[in-house]
Amino acid sequence: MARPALKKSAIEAAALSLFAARGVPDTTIKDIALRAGVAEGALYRHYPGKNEMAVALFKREVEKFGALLSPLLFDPSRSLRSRLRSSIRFMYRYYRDYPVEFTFILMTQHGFPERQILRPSLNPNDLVIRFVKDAPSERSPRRDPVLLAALLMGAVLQPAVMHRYGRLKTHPLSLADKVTLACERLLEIERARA
Amino acid sequence: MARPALKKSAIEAAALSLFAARGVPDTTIKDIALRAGVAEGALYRHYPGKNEMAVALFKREVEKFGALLSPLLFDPSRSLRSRLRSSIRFMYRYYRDYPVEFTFILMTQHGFPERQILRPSLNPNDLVIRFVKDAPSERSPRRDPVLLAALLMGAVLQPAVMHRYGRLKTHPLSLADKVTLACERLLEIERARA
DNA sequence: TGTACATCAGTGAACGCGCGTTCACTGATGTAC
DNA sequence: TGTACATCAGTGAACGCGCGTTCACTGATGTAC
Repeated sequence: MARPALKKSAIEAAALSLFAARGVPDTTIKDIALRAGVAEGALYRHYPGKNEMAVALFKREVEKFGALLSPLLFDPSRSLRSRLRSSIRFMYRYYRDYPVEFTFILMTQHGFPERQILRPSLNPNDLVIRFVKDAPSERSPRRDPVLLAALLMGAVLQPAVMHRYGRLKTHPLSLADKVTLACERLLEIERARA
Repeated sequence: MARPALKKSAIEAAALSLFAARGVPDTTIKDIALRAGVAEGALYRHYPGKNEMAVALFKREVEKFGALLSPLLFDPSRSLRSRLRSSIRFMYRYYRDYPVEFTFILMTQHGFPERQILRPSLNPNDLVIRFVKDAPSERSPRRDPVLLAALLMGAVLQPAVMHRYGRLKTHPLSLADKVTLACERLLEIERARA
């Protein structure tokens, strides 16, 4: 190797924050280079193009998130309730500590074909579906685990979205116990009906 | 008036469907004109530009949706449960019957500053918050109505999102009763804790 | 009713800006010997 | 250790394509009288 890639992470960090704030199509190479303190051509030493970089960052960030979430959801030594609770706390802590990364994941969710890009074992959607499938139910197996996963995901993520847009004033992390309670009640639905 | 605006609605319909499918930034004037069967300049007879048209369509579509949702949420002659149920059924029916409009609303939610664009009396987020505030609770008033509204919105919308991306195979409309049950349980949270 | 005129939705070629990308070049670092 | 060379991250000017927008024009419709 001739030279260490000193600017690569600066470029990635700049791109990530701009993508999170404005979305990929409204972010220009010029913006990224300016924020990273780098020439416009530098990006092409590391990625074939802007979109390829966006996809790579999406994959990296979501899989990083999934890799941290997975052991919390599936720790065999802990109860369902305990795993649920710490998973939710983890997500909101992540939102607090890495708002750029979290927002980027949230926003680009609609922009990329996640299932083609992400390994299922690290894709949060797949992880939650698996969690729900494993979760004990009076009916076994559950009627529609994907629906239940959607209810959980929606209930957990929407407060973060609403906080992000200034509607919810309290930080979700302070509300994690309430959300956990809500999710427990959702998990009970089929049991209650059985 | 010299001539009726024959092509205006064709332009709007073409724009709406392309915006819903690809997002506003990835849709070109050329695409819109082509699909509408119209010259590229025609758009500028009705809107000052592409972005202004996108904002106008967003406002029109979300407020149309809100205008239909509002009387369902607040019909004084019906119980909370009944209003919740028909509101959820309405949303999923809208998703089934107007998938383009519904998807456009969902996708551009993150792209526009809704609170500056929409009248609160027709903004679905505001409507649901008001619904939650009005809903009876053992604690009156509720501790955090916005959180509860977020939980409800997330739980209702996420199944539609998951259906749209092919994860949830069953159409949400068939699952409306289950989702209603889930939302009722969410509404009970504070009561259960009190 | 007929005629002259005004209006304006729609056309489509042209424009020019901004964008992503290219490329010849630099020079610091790593390697060979 | 010193010297010659190879590598490649980073530069920044240049390019050219595609985009949103403009504009002179058309012609159908509505209005005035």
